[in-house]
Amino acid sequence: MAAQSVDPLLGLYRRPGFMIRRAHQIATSIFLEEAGTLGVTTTQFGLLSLLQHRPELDQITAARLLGLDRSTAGMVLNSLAQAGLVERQVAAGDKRRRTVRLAEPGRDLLARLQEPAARAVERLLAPLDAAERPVFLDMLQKLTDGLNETARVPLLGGQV
Amino acid sequence: MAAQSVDPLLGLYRRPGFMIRRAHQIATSIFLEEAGTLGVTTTQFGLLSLLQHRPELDQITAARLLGLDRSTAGMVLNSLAQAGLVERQVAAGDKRRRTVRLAEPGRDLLARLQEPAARAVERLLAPLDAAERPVFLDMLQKLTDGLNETARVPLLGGQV
DNA sequence: CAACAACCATCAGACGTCTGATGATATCCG
DNA sequence: CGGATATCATCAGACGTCTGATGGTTGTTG
Repeated sequence: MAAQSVDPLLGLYRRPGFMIRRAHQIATSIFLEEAGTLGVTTTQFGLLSLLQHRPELDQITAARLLGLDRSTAGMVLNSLAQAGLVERQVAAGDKRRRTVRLAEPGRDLLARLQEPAARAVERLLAPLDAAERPVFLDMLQKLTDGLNETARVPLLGGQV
Repeated sequence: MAAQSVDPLLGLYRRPGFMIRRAHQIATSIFLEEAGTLGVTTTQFGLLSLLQHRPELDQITAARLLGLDRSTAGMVLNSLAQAGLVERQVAAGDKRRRTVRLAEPGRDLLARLQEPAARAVERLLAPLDAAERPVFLDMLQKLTDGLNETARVPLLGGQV
């Protein structure tokens, strides 16, 4: 009979949480590589992309649309503002809110990020063949959608 | 004709990197919830589990087996040591290395974590039906394995 | 043997992430 | 109108994550 070389570590490696963490780690580093000298992180890219589709958001709404914490969104937007990529101002009529919108440099940067972002997606999905990709993405979406309410920071969804 | 309500945000939400980040966020929070008062994070759990299967590791090897950065592993192991869950000592014969192994409290904690960890996995995969789960996990593994060398911190694998 | 290269642990610095607290503002309702 | 409640932004603190730098140790090699 074959040498029973079942490595007990495989049980750990096969844990979904472990693999998801690993996939996340790889995905962010691929994006960082592709973005290269542009020096943009995945979170910053997400925020910039969001503002492209939803100009004039307050920070809280932006956070909820991306599934980010209020503090996290505030911190990242702060650094984006310091870099001149977004502009913030107190909302007219509600002094609690700070309205955020893309500044011109942010719009330019976003345009230059389209190619790298597409390459990052391509590299990330490279191990899966063409038939598997939509299946994988569907399952991933099913999983995240199904657990949306479970998360402390549920996604707001398409509506605003 | 149907109202063409294609939300441009869906392009963002459909990005694999976005969904993976979301899945990771949900997975860690589910684990945290299930671990409850035991106060253990996924990374800590990973290190403790690793030490169960591989007693007597140095920090660098432990890091490589989990795909962690040397600094990260050192920091987490430091907090585990302060909590009395692991013991560290300078390796005999090589003063550069610090040997790590499970302390008795760590072993106990790990035992008490088995149930919560199993529940966390169950909750995480709940949105997928029984037939989909192995498919999803296989694809996830295929993706992470295929990109292992790409990652700045490649997994060492089962050997060692 | 002595210089150099490789390796380990740790620290400093940066970013993302979350919770909980605080202060300012709005809104609701008695 | 005015106090209780909601909400927003921000700060403090904690953890994980990475890179790059530093110091100590080992091993190799001229």
